[in-house]
Amino acid sequence: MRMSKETMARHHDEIVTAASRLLRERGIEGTSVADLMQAAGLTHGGFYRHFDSKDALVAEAAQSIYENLVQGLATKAEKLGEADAVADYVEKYLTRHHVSHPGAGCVMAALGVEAARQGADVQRVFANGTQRTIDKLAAGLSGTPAERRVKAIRTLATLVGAVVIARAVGEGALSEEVLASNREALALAGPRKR
Amino acid sequence: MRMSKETMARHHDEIVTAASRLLRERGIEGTSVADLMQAAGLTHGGFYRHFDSKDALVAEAAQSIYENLVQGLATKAEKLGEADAVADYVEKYLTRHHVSHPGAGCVMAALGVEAARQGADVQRVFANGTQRTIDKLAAGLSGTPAERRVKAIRTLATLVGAVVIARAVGEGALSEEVLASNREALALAGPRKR
DNA sequence: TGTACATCAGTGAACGCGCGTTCACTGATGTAC
DNA sequence: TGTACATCAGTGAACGCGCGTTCACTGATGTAC
Repeated sequence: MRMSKETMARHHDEIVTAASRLLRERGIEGTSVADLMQAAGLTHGGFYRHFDSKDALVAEAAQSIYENLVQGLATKAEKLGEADAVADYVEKYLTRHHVSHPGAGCVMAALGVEAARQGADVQRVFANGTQRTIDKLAAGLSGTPAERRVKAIRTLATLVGAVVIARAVGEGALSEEVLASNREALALAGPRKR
Repeated sequence: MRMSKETMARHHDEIVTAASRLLRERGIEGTSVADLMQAAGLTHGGFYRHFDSKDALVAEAAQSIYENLVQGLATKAEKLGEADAVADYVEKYLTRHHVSHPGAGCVMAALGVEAARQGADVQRVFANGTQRTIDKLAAGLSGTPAERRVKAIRTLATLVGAVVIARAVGEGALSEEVLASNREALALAGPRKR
């Protein structure tokens, strides 16, 4: 039966939220529309009242994840200041917890490789989101604007690479070593509070 | 009809070679057994005379890619010395050519994320391959053995992250900037010949 | 070395299955009067 | 404000399709004598 506008908006959010987690956990191809709708507490047939295609949902979910990330960094910066917000982000990024919980983690580390094979819409979301992530990271680093930007890009590359490798090799000593080695590298690069 | 042992061995190699390229280009889930066998010039039915399952092929193909990588680094080190072999590897890694030709590129950047969702066999291949890659990189860096190892791990993370990001954002200024910023970062980290 | 025959690599049809997407249907919602 | 009705969100069966895997079959290879 027909739902109220409020209910429909809530369902839409619930689908996007479920997708945000499932896509990062299982990948784009590994997540079916039926799985997704079930996770949102609905049946698969209604999916197309909300999205033109699975691809459109992927773009919207990625966009939503980036909004949350940038928003989260901004909120943290208000409390701790830009530098410590970035230091905090980096610290939490390079943890076993992040490595073993991709569903709530970095969208670039989880979906970046698959995004490269998706349509232009999805790639645009990643380009825009990456641009904004770099800006937020740069705000917390030191140097001239150009230096801060370059530092931010290098930091992001190190973070993403470390987590991709730590996940690929499976849990164990090597995985921990990859995290620890890169934690040290980035701890030295920026200002710290402890 | 039955093939000679030599023919069968050749076919086996051709399947693994085709898989090495296709898996890196299209991902594991994006590569079907039929596609693969066609690329090797065979029909899909014969696949199971060579491999127990698609998973077993993925593990063997990843293993083969790592063998070639380590072998390639060793050969280059004989010609140029360890330091320049690593500098050369890093330089070629962070190029537009590598970014837009994943089929012949780094297996970690192309399949690492998906490998994390595969069985223990595939993860073991990645762990072992990563270990050996780190050893080869460390051999070309400076410092105590422990320092060299940490540097190698950081270098690898930066390389993998930079290429994952450069691919995810699509071709354009940001993608080039990510490559350039990390090229600079790593050019300063090791000895160079020019 | 030559012959008879068992082996098995490769073929292509077929298997069951899950996928993304469509559709007829239901009935509460939203709206025109 | 109340009523009649058009709209459409959600359901669940169904669509065609491609997937990984199996299988009966073919005939050259490899081997036992």
